[in-house]
Amino acid sequence: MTMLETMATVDQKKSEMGDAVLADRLREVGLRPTRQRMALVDILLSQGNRHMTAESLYSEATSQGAKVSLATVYNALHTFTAKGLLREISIDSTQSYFDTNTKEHHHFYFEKSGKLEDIEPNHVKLSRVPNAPDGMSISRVDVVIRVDG
Amino acid sequence: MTMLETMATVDQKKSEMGDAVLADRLREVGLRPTRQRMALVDILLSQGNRHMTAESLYSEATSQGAKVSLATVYNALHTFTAKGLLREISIDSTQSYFDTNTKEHHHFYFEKSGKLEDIEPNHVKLSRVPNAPDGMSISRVDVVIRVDG
DNA sequence: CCATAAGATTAGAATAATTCTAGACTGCTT
DNA sequence: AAGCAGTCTAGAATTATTCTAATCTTATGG
Repeated sequence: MTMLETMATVDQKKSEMGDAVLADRLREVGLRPTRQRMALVDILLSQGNRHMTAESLYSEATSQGAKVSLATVYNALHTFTAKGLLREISIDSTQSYFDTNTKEHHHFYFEKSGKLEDIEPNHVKLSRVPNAPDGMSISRVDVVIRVDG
Repeated sequence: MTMLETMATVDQKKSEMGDAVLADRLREVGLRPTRQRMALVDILLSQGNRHMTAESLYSEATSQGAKVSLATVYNALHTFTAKGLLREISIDSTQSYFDTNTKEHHHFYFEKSGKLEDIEPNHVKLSRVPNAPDGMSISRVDVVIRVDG
């Protein structure tokens, strides 16, 4: 084993939140804290609010040494979303984005770069919202402000 | 040729707007009024506001006798959008929707059926909108109200 | 502790929407 | 009528995502 290989193996970033906290977060929503979920949830929840795609999460995870398959990343993103740990955003019909901020808020979408940015909740106000038709109810209101260069 | 085949061949709906009007609409934006564009633009613009996908436009066109390929439908949807005849809406990461209403307005999205419905412009009011960052400008503000059953 | 079952992971195949390619065709100008 | 730029098209290619079925792991109960 070369020096570089040794370092790469050892260089797995330790969670800033503490593994116990992350494991509990998973157990709270009824999910087993497996090795790969821990790695993913650490990336997703140990830093500020983020907007990730399956690809971006997968490459970040593998590049810091986690051994996880792309299929698992998709599985995890969907189960985390179902359990309320993430929120899915449809902005670009070519890719799904997942937002680690599950509180009510809105977005800037930079058309050129494809990046998303949170808008402070108090910077957007909807003073008038229609009622949902007949027996239906509003599950969510999304405001996307598209900006170009 | 059977009676049914004859009827199907003859049964090509004539434009409610008049072909000349549609052809001019295309010429105005710098597009040649070809046979297939005429058929598509007729479906898109001769009725009220609609929300179409490539598939739905393709099947409507072919079912009323127009001879168009799916590739052409995609081409047309994109060029029409670029020329301002349509507006693309990203709501569902699995499919793109194209809206024949290019005026400022917003949408209900029915999660169960995948259908879109316009919201009267005066039924939504944004009383507060943030400024675009630095040298950027806002190109569009989209409000999507998701409703379930 | 260890067997075990329910829950997870995975490689690779499969699917679905969309885009690309390159050759054939057609509307418009001269 | 001829020619060219602009269009159309079948089919291959691409991309994101989902599925499959076999292999592992985690939490549990004895």
